[in-house]
Amino acid sequence: MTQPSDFLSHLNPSQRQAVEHFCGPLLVVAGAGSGKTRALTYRIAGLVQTHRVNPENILAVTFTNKAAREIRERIEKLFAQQQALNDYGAALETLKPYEQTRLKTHVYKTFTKHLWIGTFHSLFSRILRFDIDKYADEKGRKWQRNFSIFDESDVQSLIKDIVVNKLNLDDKKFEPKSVRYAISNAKNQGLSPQDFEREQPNFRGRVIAEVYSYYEDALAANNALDFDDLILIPVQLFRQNEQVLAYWHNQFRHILVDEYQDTNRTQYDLIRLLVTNGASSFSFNNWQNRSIFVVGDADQSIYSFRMADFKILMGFQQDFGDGLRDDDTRTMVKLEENYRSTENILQLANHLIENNTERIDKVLRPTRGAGEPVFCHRSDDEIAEAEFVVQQIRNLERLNPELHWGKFAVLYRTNAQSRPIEESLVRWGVPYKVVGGLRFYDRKEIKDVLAYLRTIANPADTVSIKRVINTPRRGIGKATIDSLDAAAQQLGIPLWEILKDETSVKTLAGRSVKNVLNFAQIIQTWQGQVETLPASQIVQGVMEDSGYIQDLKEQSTEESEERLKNVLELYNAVLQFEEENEDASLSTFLASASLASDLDDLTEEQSRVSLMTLHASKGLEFPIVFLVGLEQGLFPSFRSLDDPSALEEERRLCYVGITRAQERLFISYARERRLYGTREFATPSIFLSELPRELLQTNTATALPAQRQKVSEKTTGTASRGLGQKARGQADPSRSPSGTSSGTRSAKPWEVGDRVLHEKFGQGQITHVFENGKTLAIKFPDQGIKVIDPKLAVLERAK
DNA sequence: AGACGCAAGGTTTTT
DNA sequence: CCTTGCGTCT
Repeated sequence: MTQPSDFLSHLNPSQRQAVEHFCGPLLVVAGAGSGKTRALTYRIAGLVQTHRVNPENILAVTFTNKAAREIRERIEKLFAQQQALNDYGAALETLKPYEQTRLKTHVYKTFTKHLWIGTFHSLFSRILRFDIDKYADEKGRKWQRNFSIFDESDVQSLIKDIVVNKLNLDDKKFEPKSVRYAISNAKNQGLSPQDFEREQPNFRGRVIAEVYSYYEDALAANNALDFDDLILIPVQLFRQNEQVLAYWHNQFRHILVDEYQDTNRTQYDLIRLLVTNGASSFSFNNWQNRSIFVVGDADQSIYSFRMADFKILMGFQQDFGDGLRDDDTRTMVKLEENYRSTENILQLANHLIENNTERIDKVLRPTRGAGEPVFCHRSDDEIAEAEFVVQQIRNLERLNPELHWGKFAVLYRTNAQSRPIEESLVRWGVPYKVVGGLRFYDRKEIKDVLAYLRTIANPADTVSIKRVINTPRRGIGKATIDSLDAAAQQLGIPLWEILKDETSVKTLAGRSVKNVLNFAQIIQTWQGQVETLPASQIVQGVMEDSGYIQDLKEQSTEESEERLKNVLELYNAVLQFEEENEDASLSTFLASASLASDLDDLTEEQSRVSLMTLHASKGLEFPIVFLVGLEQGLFPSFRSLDDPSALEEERRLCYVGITRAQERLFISYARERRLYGTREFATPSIFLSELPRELLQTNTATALPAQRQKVSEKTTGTASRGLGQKARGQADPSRSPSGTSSGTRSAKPWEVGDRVLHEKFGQGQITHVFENGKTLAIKFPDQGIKVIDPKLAVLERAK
C-alpha cells in the first residue's frame, strides 16, 4: 500500500518506538489511557505494510472477545483508510457508503481475515480442533476434534457427582466449589493430576488429587474440555510432540499479547513454547523474522484470584528482554502520557498507586487541563449514598446538554451494592443498565438449546444428553435414565451408544421405550446432517423437532415468552455467525458460544447510566464516574485486610476505577451500611487517607479519619454429619460375574465370555452380565454391543 | 412431575 | 437481608 509514515504521524515518540519495533522482544508498559490499543493496532498494521509480514504469521492474543474485536476493527479501519487514499486519493469518510463497504470487504479478505486475533481460549481451541487427536495425557486419556467445551456449571455438577457418588464423601467437607477451584488452580499452574498429587502432603490434598483424576476421566468420557484445558492441553501437546510445536512455532512468527499482566503460568508457558520452539527461553536468541511483543500494566493487575500473575510481566526483561535498566534497555518502552483524564483525576491516581510496593516505576503524565476537582462525599448510609449519586447525575444531565445518560458510570466493589443504586435510579426515572449481570449464554433456555446442539455435534457428551433427554418433558423419568446410564457406565461406553441401539433401549427403558427411541431418532436424524446442512438449519430443525419451541409456545406465560424470544435470538446469533465466518459449522459455532460472555451488544446503549463492578470496568472509560462504597472491609474487601499483597491488589482495583474517569470523578462512602441484614458502622477506606487532601473537595469539614483496621469475623458453620448417606443402587457386577437366567433355554447361568447365537443378530459374545443375569451385554461382530434381556430374546449357546 | 418450604451462605470472575 | 438450591410433599 502506501508509506507507513502516514500513520506514524498519529503517534507520540514512545508509541512510535513501540510501533516501529520489528523483530525481537519488546515489553510495552502502558499506563491507563496511554493509547496502548493504538500502539498494538498500528504495530500489527506496520508489520503487514512496512515489513511485508504475511498476516497469517501474526498471532495477537487478548483476554476478552471485546478487546479482540476492537483490535480487529481498528486494524480494518486503518487499512481501509490507507486503501482509500491509494484508490481514490481521498479520505475514507468522504467516500460513498458503498465505496466504503467495498474497501472494507477488500481489506477483510486480503488482510484482517488472515490475522490470528482472539482470546487465548478461542485461538487455542481453534488449534485444538486441528491437533487434539494427536494428544494423549499421561494416563492415556484421549479427545477428538469435535470436543465439547463445558461451562462452569457443567463442571461443578460433574465434580459434585464425583465427590458424592464416586468417592462417597461429604460434599460439605469437600465443597464442589472449592474442589473445583483447587483443580482449576492446578491446571492454571500447568499441573496434571499426577503432578498435583505429588505436591499434596495432607489427606485433603490427596482427596482433591483423586477427584481431579476422576474429573479428567469424566471429561475424556464426554469428549469434553473445560476452559483451563484449552490452554493446558496445548502446552502439554507442544511438550510431547515436537512436530506439532514446530508447526505452530513456524506459523506464528510475530506474537503479540495484550494485558500481559493478566497472564497465568500456563498461558505464559504456552507463549514461551511458541516463541522459543521449546528451547530454554534464557538461551533463546534466534530472533530472525520473529518477535514477541507484550503490552501491559502491572498497576492494573486485578485478577490474581484467577491465577493471573503480574510478576510474569515484571519478569519479561529477564525472560526475553535484554535485562538492562530503564535508561539503557532496548526491549522495553513505557507509555506514560495519558490522553483520557483531567490532571486532577490523574494526580489522584498517581498518588494512590504510589502506596504500592510491587510495581514498575511509572507515572501517568497529563495531557489535558486540570479539570474540576474530584469530589469526595460522605453519606449516612447506602440509601443516602445512592440518593446522592442519582441527584448528581440528574443535575449534571439537566445542566449539560452534551451529557446524556450514557456518559455516566457507577462503579462498586461487589454486585450486591447495585441494588440501592438501582432503586434510586428507578425512583427518579433515570434509565440504566447493569453491565455483566446474567450472561445470555447462561440462561436456562439457551443452555438447553446448546445442549441439544452439543449432543448432535459430539454424541459422547453425556452431560448434554442428560440435560435434554427429558426437556421438554417427554416421559423419560429418572429411573429410566439411571438404568440406561448405569448400563453405559458398566460397559464403559458413552450413553449415546446405548440410546442409538434399539435393542438395548428396548431392554432397558421399560415403559419409556417409545419415548427414548423417539428422542434418539431426532438426534440421529440431525447428526446425519451435520456435514451437509448449515448450522442454522440444524438449529432450526432441532428446536422444532425436539418440541422445545412448541413447549414454550404452549406455556404462554410471561416467562416463556421471554425464553422464546431468547431462543430466537440465539437462532439469529447462528445466522450472524454464518455471515461472519466462512468456516462456520455447528462445532465452530458451539465453540464461539461457549467462549462468548454475551451476545455482541452492537446496540451500544447511549441512553442509559452504566452500573458495574470495578472489575467489569477495566478497559472502559466514561466522562463522569462515581466510585461508591469506599469503606474498610468493603473496599478494600475484608479478605484483604490482613494480607499486604491482597491489599495492594485492592489498591490497583481502586486505581483502575479512578482512571476510568475522563472529566469528573465522584468518590463516596457511607458511615453506616446494611450488610447481610444487619446495620454496621463503616470506617472510611484506607484509600481515602492516601489521596492528597488538596485535590479533593468534600461535603464535610471533617478530615477523613485515619483508618482503624476492622477484621470482620468469618462465620465458620460447617458441622459435618458423617459421610453421605446416599444409597448406591447397583450391585457390583464384578462381584457376581454369573447369574441365574430364568426364561432361557439354558439351565446354566450366563457368564461373561459365553458365545451365544441370537435369533436376529447371529453370533455374539457376552461382555457383561447385569443384576444376576437379568440383562446381558452382548457384542456382535457387525452390530456392536447390545444390551439384551434373555427373557425376551431367543438366545442359544453357540460354540 | 411440580410446587413449596426451609436452610445455608453471600468479593471480584476477561474465558 | 435476599438469593439459591435441595428435599419433601402432594
